Amino acid sequence: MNSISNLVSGSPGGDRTDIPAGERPRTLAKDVYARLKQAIFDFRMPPGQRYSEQELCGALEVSRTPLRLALHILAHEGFVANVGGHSAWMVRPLDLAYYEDLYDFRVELEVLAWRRAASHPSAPVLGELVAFWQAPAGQRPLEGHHVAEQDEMFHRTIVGLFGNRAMLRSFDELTDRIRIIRRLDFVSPKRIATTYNEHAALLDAVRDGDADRAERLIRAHIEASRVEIRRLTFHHLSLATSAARQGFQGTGAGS
Amino acid sequence: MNSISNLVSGSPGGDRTDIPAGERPRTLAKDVYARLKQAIFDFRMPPGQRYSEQELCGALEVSRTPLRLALHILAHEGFVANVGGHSAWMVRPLDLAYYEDLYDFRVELEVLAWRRAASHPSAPVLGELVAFWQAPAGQRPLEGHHVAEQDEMFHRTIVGLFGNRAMLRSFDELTDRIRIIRRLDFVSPKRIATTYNEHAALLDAVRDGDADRAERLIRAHIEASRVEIRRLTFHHLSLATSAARQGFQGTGAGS
DNA sequence: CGGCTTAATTTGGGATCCCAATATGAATTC
DNA sequence: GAATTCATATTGGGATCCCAAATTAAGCCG
Repeated sequence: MNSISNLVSGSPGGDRTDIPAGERPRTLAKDVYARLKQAIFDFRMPPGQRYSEQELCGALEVSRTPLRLALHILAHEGFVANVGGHSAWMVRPLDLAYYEDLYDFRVELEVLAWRRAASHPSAPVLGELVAFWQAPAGQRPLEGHHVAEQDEMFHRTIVGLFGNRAMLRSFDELTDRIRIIRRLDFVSPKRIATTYNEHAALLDAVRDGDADRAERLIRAHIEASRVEIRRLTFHHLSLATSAARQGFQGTGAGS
Repeated sequence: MNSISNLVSGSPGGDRTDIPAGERPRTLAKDVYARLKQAIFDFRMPPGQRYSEQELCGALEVSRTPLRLALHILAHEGFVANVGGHSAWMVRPLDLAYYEDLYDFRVELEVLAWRRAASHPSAPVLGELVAFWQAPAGQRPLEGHHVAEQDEMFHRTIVGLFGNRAMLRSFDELTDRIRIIRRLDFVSPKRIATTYNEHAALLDAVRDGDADRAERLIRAHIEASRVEIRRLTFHHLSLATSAARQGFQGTGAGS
C-alpha cells in the first residue's frame, strides 16, 4: 500500500452496462486521462512527486498502453512532465506566478463576456442562473463541492452564451488549469455566502444592461477569489508538498 | 502511390513548448505529431478524407505506437477525429463558422495586447519588429511563406511581451487553429504590401502611446485579413475537397 | 431487381515484449 | 572518509501481437 493506492477510485466494478443506443466510445485511455486529471486536481497526486508508469499502472489497474496515451496528453497540456530522459513522470509543481497570469487572463476573458452579456437585449436562458443564485437565502445549497461546481457552471454559462465557441474552449482550458486551486475557495461559509451575493449582483447588472457595472463587479469578484486563493494556497501548498516529501505513508502500516 | 505518400517529408521542427526549460529528447511520437500537423496545415491531408492508422504508418514510415500517440493528441486538440467506433481517422473538416469565432476571439485578444502595448512606457524589444516592418520599401522580403512566418511572429511577439504566459499559450493555440487558412492570406503582392503598411502603422501607434488608435488599427487589420481569408477559403476549399473526393491521384498513373 | 441477412475483412483499442538510455548503489581507489 | 568507477536495476520509447467491434461485401430470399 503506497501513496497512490487510492487512485483506483475510477470505475466501481460492474460497468458492463451494454449501451443500447447511446453513442459512448468510452475508451480506457480516456477514462485513465480523466481519472489522472481528477487525482491531480484532488491533490491525491501531489505536485513534484515522481511516479513511474509501472506504479501508475498498478494503482489504476490498467496496462501501460492506455496509461501512456493519457500521460502523453496530460504532458502535452502541461499538467505532468517527464523531466529527464528516462527518469519518471511527475505532476508539474504549481507555479504561483503562473496562476497570477491565469487569473489575469480569466479576468479579461470574463470582462469581455459580461460586457457583451450586459449589452445583449434579451437573455432568456439566464433564468436558470437567476433561479439558483438569487434564490432566497434559506434555499441556497451550501455544500462546498456543489457550490464549486455550480460556480464553475455559472461563469462558463456566461462565456458560452455571450462569447463564442473559440472563447469557450479557451475558457474551459483556463478553468481546467485553475481548478486545482480554485476548489480551495469554497470552504468557508463566509466565502460561499459572498459568492451568492456577488453572483446575484452580476445578474442584476446584466438585467439592467449596465455593462460598466458588470465589468466592475466581475473584476472585483474574480479579484476577491484570487486574493482568497492566494492565501489558501500557501497553506495547502506547504501541506501537500510536505506530505509528498514524507511519502504520504503515515496512514497505515508500512510495507 | 496514394494521396498521402508525400507525408514522408522531414520535420520542420516547430515545437513550441511554452513554459518549461527547453528539454528536447526528440521522440518519434513528437516528430510524427509535428509532421502530421504540418501535413494538415499544408492541405496535404485534405479535411474530410479518411485515413487508417495502417496507411498513415506506411506513409510516415513509423510504427503504430508513436503514430497513435500523436493521433490521440491531435484528436484531443480537435484537429482530427475518429468518427464512428472503428471507422478511421479523418482531418476535421474546417467549419467556416468556427473560423469566424476564432477570428473574433483573436481580435479581442490582440486588442487587449495592443492596448497594453500602447500604454506601456518603454518597449525596447520592439526594435526588431520596427526594423523588419518599417524597413524601406526596397528592402522588404516579399516571399509569401517568409512573410507569413514573420507575420505570425509579429503578432505573437506583442502578445508575449504585453500579455502574459496564459494569454500567450491561448494565443498560440488560436494561431495553430487559424494557420491552416491564414497561410492563404499571403499570396498576392498587394496583400503583402498592405500587411507591411498596417504593421508599420500599428508600431507607430504604440510608439506614440495611442491605445485607441492601436485598437482601431488592429481591429481593422485583422478584419481585413479575415475578409480576404473568407474569400480565398471558398476557392481553396472547393479545390481541396474536390481533390480529396477524387482521391488526389491525378498526378500520375492511376492504380 | 430490391431489401435484408450473414460472412469476411478492416479498423482501432489494448496487452505484451524488447531495448537503449538513465538512474541507482555497491565496490573501489586515492 | 570522500570522490570515482562500474555493475545492476529501473525507466520510458517503440515494435509487435491479439482481439472485439464495426465496416464492407457477398449471398440469399422475397
